[in-house]
Amino acid sequence: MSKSTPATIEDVARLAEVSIATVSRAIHTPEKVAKETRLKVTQAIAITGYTTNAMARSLRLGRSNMILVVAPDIGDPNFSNILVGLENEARSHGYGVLIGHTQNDPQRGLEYLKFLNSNQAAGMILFTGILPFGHQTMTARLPPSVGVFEPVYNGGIPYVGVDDAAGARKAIDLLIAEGHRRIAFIGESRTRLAHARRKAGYEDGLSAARLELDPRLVMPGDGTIESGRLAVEQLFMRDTLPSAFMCVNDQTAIGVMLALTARGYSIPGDFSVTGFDDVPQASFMNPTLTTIRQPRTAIGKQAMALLFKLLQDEKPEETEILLAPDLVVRNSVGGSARAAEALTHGHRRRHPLCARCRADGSLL
Amino acid sequence: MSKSTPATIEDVARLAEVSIATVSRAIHTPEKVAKETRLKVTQAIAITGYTTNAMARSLRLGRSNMILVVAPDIGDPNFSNILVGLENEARSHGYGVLIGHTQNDPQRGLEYLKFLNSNQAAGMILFTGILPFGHQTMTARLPPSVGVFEPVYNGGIPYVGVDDAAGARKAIDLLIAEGHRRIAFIGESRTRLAHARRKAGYEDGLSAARLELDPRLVMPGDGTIESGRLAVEQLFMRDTLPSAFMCVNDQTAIGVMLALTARGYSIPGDFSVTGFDDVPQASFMNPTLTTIRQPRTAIGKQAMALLFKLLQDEKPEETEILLAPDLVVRNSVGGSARAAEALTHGHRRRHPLCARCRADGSLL
DNA sequence: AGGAGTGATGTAAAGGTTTACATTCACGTC
DNA sequence: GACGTGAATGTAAACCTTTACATCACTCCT
Repeated sequence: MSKSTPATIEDVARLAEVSIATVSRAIHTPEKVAKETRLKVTQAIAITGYTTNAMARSLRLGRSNMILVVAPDIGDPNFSNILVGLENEARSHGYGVLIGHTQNDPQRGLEYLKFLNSNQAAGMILFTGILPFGHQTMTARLPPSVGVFEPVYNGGIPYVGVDDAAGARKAIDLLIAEGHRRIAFIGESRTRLAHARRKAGYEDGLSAARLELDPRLVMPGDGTIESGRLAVEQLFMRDTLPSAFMCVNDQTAIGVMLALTARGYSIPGDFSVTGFDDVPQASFMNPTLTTIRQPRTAIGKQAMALLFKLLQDEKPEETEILLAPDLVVRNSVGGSARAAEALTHGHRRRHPLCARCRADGSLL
Repeated sequence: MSKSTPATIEDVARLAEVSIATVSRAIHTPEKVAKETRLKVTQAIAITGYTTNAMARSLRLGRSNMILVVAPDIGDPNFSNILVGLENEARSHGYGVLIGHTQNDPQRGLEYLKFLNSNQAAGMILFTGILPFGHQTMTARLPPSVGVFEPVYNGGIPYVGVDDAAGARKAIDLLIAEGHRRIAFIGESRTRLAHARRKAGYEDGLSAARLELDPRLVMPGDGTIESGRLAVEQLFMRDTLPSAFMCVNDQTAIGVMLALTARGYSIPGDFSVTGFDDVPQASFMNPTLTTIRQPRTAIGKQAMALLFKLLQDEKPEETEILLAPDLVVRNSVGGSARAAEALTHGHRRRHPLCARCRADGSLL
């Protein structure tokens, strides 16, 4: 008969010949119950196979043991490893992880908001640069939340991620060390904080090397493959080209490389390219991509840990935790002292769209 | 004052001047409530911003609105898109998706079992070939479950996935059409059902073309990159090589290609390779990988739909739903009529480990 | 010896919902 | 005009915990 319906605390109490209050105490505050009684209860639990009914517990406590993780796109290659870190840490606290993807649709964001309002989640992890709900006044109702991977634009929400500026700095330092002087930054954005920070690293690197920033080499982009492609096309339209492309992320770098190879250029022979993130594909591309590694699992773990601090009402001392990025050197960056010198117009081969090339046909 | 604490059904009832029972009915069985009353309730809900407390509801109903998705590895490239399909379908039924990854550790599997026993999940999706819990007798207690991507070995659990045999058949038919006669199968496994089915497709294809299966060309493997690498090394040890490698999945194919290129062979010039799954990397490799595409999002969607059928106590008419696979032709397969004919020993270049090559040094 | 203090346990309320059962009312039928 | 029928609504129990408060039995102090 105990098979059909799960054992309740009452079954345990009856078997251990104590009251249900004692059973509850034996579980949650064992020090308040006599050793002997504790033993009886433990045995009764083992016999009945009792597990606390999480629903009843959450109802009573007014707080669930779930954390909602919201991402615009679950398929994002950066997402899964962060999720691993999040899940591990949550589970070690006895919490479960609920996932939601908004596909950047505010309507869907609102549906998840309902999850929160109905007490189904005690806290929230945001894997997105902006709050996924339209501008509801409900902001006041938001449970403790932590942003990961990209700072949350609307502010006020603590954030755990990589040190974007430091990472970008490592990339540009490498390019400069390899002899590059004309380095483009692909993927400027006013609304994406991570982009802005990476660009800051780019600027720092240039000025540390006493190189002047050529604003014509700074291209906007939203971090998609397409944006990388587009940036290259536009640079080719104009009459100067860089010898290296520092991309705001790996997706952008993929787009840049596709555009360059489509035009018949070789990497790193003709141009060097760097990315940011170290997505799984980075080591399978041709050439393999030199990039900045995100400590993804660590980000997830720390973000969840911070969230638990918030849940315990501890005001966090820091509102932002920045992890150290690593430079991963692969094959998309070449020593280009020669390339840089051989260049006249900023590119190496003659190409039809460049006005100067057409003017003097001399360039190979 | 309604700000501090979420509105309850009682607040709504008071405002609408009805009993809480009527409010509940107005929400869940509106046809049982007079039109006029229904209107009053609807307005009261809008004013108070009431949302049903999911905890209380689940407690009362004895069933939650969560589905647990268990995977050995969240980071699996196949996982994320399936998850998208699962999540979309679940949410459209008002259910949330809870995720767990076991890392193939039965201990962790058991922790999730507790989730189930405590009524936190109404059903389960298994993204794994074997039940993630040790051999507990608890099997009887398992909630409605559906396997995805790989049939569940322990049996009895309905399954939604791609038609492995048909997919494999498409791959081998392509290879045969391209002129290959000696085709290896890399990744045989006794415990993994998906592997067995793909091998069955391989066998069918061979016999349909009246080709004899050479058992020396069937290599075991667990579907990892390393297993692909190892298989190639072992084939090189022996004195016959295939002209094409049909791999049980993309990971294996990656391993095979790495091993072949490390030995200086070109693909598809010297050897052809096919994969299975069409993981995201497949289109970024060099050469890009010809493979079989998994309809991942569709698998997720249909699996979740099937699970909801089970939850509604409908005995499912079919215990297995197989989706049609697509062949994705890329660059890792070459017309190898010439290669096949030029071969003496089954490989094209002379290589030091082959006894025959060493014996007659003639082969280029 | 009486009482304060302490430690262990029990009693009962509360948390928000759903729903079986009871009640009320209006209507139509004989 | 009494009564059965059916629709609309209300009452109250049940789901399973947690915990404030009450109770009880000690020990120790004065």
